[in-house]
Amino acid sequence: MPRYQPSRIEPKWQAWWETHHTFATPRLPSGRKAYILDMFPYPSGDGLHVGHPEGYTATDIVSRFERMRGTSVMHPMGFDAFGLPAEEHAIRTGTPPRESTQRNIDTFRRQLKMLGFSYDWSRELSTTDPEYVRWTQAIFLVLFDTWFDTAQQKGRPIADLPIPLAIAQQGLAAVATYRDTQRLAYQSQAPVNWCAALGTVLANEEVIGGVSERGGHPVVRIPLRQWMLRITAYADRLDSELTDLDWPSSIKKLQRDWIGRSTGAEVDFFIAPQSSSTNSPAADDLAPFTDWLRKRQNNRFSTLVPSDALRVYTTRPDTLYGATYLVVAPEHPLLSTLTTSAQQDAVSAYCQSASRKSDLDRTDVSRQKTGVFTGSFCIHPLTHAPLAVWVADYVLATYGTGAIMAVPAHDDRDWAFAEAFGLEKIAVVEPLDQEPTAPATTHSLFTGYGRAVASGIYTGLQTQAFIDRVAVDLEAAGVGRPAVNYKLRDWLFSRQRFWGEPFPILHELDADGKPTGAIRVIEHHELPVRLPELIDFRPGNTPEPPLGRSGDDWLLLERDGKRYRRETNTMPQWAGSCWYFLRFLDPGNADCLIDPEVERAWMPVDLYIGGAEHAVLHLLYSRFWHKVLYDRGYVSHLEPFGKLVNQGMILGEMEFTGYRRAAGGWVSAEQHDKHDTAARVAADQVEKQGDHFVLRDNPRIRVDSRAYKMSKSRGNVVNPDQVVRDFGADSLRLYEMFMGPLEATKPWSTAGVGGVRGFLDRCWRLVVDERADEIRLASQVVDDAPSDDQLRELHRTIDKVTKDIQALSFNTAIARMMEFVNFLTPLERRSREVLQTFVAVLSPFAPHLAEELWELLGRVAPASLAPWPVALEQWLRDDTVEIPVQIQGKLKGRIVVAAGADAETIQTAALSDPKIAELLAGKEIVKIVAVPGRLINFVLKG
RNA sequence: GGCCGAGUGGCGAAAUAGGCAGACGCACGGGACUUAAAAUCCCGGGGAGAGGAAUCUCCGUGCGGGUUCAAUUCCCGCCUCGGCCA
Repeated sequence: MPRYQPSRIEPKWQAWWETHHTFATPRLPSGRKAYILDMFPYPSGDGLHVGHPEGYTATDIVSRFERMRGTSVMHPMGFDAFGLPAEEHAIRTGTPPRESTQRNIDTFRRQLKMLGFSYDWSRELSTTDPEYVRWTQAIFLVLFDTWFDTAQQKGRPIADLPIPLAIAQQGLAAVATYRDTQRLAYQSQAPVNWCAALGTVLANEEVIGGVSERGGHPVVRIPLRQWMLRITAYADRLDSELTDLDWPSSIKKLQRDWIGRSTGAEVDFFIAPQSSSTNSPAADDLAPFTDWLRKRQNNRFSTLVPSDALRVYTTRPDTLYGATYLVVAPEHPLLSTLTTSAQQDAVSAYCQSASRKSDLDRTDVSRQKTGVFTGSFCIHPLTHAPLAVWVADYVLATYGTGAIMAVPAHDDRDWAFAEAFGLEKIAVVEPLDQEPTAPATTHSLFTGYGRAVASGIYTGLQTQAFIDRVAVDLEAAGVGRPAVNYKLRDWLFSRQRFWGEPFPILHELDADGKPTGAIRVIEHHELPVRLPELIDFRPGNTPEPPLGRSGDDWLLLERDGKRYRRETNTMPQWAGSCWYFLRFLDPGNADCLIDPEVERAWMPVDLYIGGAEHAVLHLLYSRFWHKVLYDRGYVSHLEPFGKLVNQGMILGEMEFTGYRRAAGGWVSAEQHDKHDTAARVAADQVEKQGDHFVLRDNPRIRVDSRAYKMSKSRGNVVNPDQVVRDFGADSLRLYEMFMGPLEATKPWSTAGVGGVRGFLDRCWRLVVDERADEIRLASQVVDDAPSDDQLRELHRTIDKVTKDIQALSFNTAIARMMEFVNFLTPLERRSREVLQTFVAVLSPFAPHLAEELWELLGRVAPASLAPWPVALEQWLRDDTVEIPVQIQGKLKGRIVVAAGADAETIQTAALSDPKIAELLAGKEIVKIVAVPGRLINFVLKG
């Protein structure tokens, strides 16, 4: 009768922990602290997925382990609950998002509690809580109140912004406008990705291949007033300050690539006065150019963008002599100046069509290049040759200076463009492994570093030396300078949706109710700005946000005798997740976003586990906000997350797929085409043949075997509720940890859950007499002094599990515990003391079972807070050690020697082993390799 | 196309400052217990071959080379799969 029954034990101990506040965390840590954090979930309507508990169990094990070792552990959980799905659900069903979100959160909370995670639930928060939104809005106001001081590389209060005299003289309104252009949160009219089907604009990263990431709807580019965050100001720090973080190198690399720091030079090309013909300017037109050169020589290179020259950015200033034409982006400010009247129509038609394409389409290397000649020429600052200026959409206005010098011989896109329009290519770099050749003879694309040819005084220099030298020379001549650029763009921070944080911003209205362009903030004490009650959630046909349709009660207000309209955009989902880890530390604070004393004591996060899908955006945005908060004195660390680990994806069960011809009959997997139908084949219908699986009944027919991502459409989603019902929460936790390494992608196996359940059953039977009618200890559990064998097994288990938890190698820790149980099971006399200690070791993994056994073994609950056992060195040592003996690298026997035996002792022992001696008799030994504690190898002649 | 990761028994995996390949689990086979079954407990196991047997020989960590007394581990070149980005 008293079998192991998780359904009885688990709710019991969950209730116990809750009523005893077992996992409540004090305001401040005492002694060593560990902030162990999960990436909080978006509470979707589908409930918890088996992927969630993977990372959550890992952090729970570490949290429980650290708590048992006396560490002050911060382990909170909450919900990232703003976002599109709730709003779309609202649109479909008419349920207000707040209601469906609350329901989803309740489901998630129930499921998380069902798995026995040791969160301090008193710290739970949702990004949608008005009290949380208050501080998200407050941080927005900090961003709004901050400008970036480039010299200090630091965000500073807007009040400290130096105002240029010319602006100060124009009065207060001009100063206000100037400040608005310098804030980290600013408005912009930039073209945005408008998705009519979703009724919103999307960030660049939400647009994949010209359609929306969600739903695959078409996206067009239109200009719209938007809130932007000046993340580019922090690009350099976001890049360089990654270095010391304990993150996977692959994630660091992803972030670095996303930031896309490049070095090179800015170079100015003098714009030649337009001549009446479209031919290149005659030699006598060079006079204005030489004047310009002289002026530049005296006045140096200006950071202000010139209007008499085209400023280009290049990462390869060493290819200057290979530039054969220039290209400006269709949105370039000088384009209209550059366009001659003869080219006017062609250029404007071209710009029209370019505006309909996304950045992605425009820059794709494989697309056909398009462009139009502007009619103008610029003069090359070194060769003094005239270069035609083209407009082409493969150059982006937002990258670099929006203009490039084209070097077709050494750049993929320039090459493709020159090919398309029959433009000249001049080779000025040759590979280092090539013999020096006559100038300009190669006519194949070479984009690598090498040695300069046909480059005036620089000829013969290697690429890096050339880049360094020419930058200095250009700067001395006043026509260029070294420059740094980033691929990272400013963060488009507004959405035309309902279910997000409102901006704490007011737009001033004039007497006619039209915006004057002036803005003011909602003061701190008036926060949060709450969302209005809205009945109609549908997105509009125009980019006007839904909030614009709420009543005047919400929309319009008066301050200091002026009329204002509220900002109707809302913040993107990323906003709430940028700082939630701070609020967990001080969730109830009504006076500030976090008490500085609490922040100093708990930050940074010591272990952060979540999916790799957040490798770039969430982690980059959080780091950005954190650096601003740091600069403004709200937090004490440069970086929020110390150690980061990405858990792998859990796939569905392994599937065998066979293919059937429409006409009937099987077709082998490697020959099937799209007309054949795929059919799942049962595992007992296939067998392995070489590298493939084939049908058992027809071995000529191969079948595919692999596991697929879980998805509703595939029908392979595993539901945690069901697993808990069938096997128990401890089994689910243990299985997810036993599947394989945390970071690996792993297929689910229900049979595997049964396997670890069997292990827990065996743990139970080690302690409990399963054949008795009521729960009582098994007769083998005795109070004898533990035997040496038991102690040796126990301490080796403690040692291995301790080390494995610290290395997040949970699968091998569990394997070691299984070995321990396998060792103890056949014993007729099991020491109660040994069992108690083992239960403590088991408890971070299977906490409910551990609590139950702990109590049955006579200890006082909770096992969850029992001291973590210490492995005693004396039980880890071996007196003797078995050494493999190899001859010619092949295993031929084993000898047993004292643990510390040196090479000579091992050699003597090996030679005196009868079998080895016989094998070596009459052979000439060339070399003996003896590694103490590892092996000995005899190398023979021949 | 670029970047990152991974290929080890029927399956999930373990072992890498180079040192006994396959711990642990699933599935499978055999045995004990049982009237029987389930459950449980015990035993077995990479493949091929030889032998009555203990045992022995050869092959074996995606493929091909290389370094080394010794390579799953290091180096070079491929192939396949997955993820992310384009």
